Amino acid sequence: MTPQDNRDLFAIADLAREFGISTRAIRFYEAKGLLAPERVGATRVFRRRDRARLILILRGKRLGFSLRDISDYLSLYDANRTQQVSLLIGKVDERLASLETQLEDLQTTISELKEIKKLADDRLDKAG
Amino acid sequence: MTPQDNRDLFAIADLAREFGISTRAIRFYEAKGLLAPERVGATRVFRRRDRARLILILRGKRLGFSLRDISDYLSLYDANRTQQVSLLIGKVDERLASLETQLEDLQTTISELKEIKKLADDRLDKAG
DNA sequence: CAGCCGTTTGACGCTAACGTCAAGCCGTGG
DNA sequence: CCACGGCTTGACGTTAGCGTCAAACGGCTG
Repeated sequence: MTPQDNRDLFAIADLAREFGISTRAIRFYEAKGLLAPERVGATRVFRRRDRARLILILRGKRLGFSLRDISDYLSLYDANRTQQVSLLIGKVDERLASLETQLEDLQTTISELKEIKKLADDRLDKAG
Repeated sequence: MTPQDNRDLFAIADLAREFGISTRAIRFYEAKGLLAPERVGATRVFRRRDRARLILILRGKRLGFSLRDISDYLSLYDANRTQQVSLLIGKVDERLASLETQLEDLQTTISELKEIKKLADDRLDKAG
């Protein structure tokens, strides 16, 4: 069992294993300011909050965003506790717009692929 | 007026301008086999078909795919006229699965952002 | 005490997707 | 004729996002 038996503390390798990424990647995200685990001596110790951020990071990556974009995105969560609320709203609107474009692109692509598949399936049937 | 007055032939700069990309990028896509314009002498001449492929390429990029992925994707369209139909079906299924995952990611993200925005808006109201 | 793991910080390497010259060819207008 | 804009290939530069050592430290375990 790792650091503690309760699930509040994680070693870097725990998270790497859990999410199928490298420890190098995690350190890289920290270097880019996307994560800020605590330290015990020099060793990184991750809490649930860090783990939650990592999940957001990975989802952002699956969506094709750069780490820089993801960094901004994460700051939206943090910023909600700060003063710059109206600035935040602008950022969120921008991002929503681009995501909705992406959503349309995606839906178009998916239906095109389904169409292609249908054509292909038909040809298979004819061939027997 | 460029090459011809009817809209079947395009110069590289025409397409670059139309889609807001560089001519360098277009040449790069050709080098990677994503485009195969005709030549008149050494000069590239693009037809509607090439332009259609370029549109697909750019949509693929907006969706965060690599040129390599996009190349495979384009081959799905071409392959539909070939023999390897069942192999094609497998490819399409794979891609559909990953796109649908991406769609879910996207919907989750969008609703989270809307939630953040609502919180932020509320705070603005209170502040007056 | 000696290994051995897991961890750390550099530092260099690598691929993708172009940007950015450079040097040269071609056709047209003044 | 010659400048000029647009086209070509070639080569090198650049950024992002890690991979891959290397060298060193700290803590458990036999």
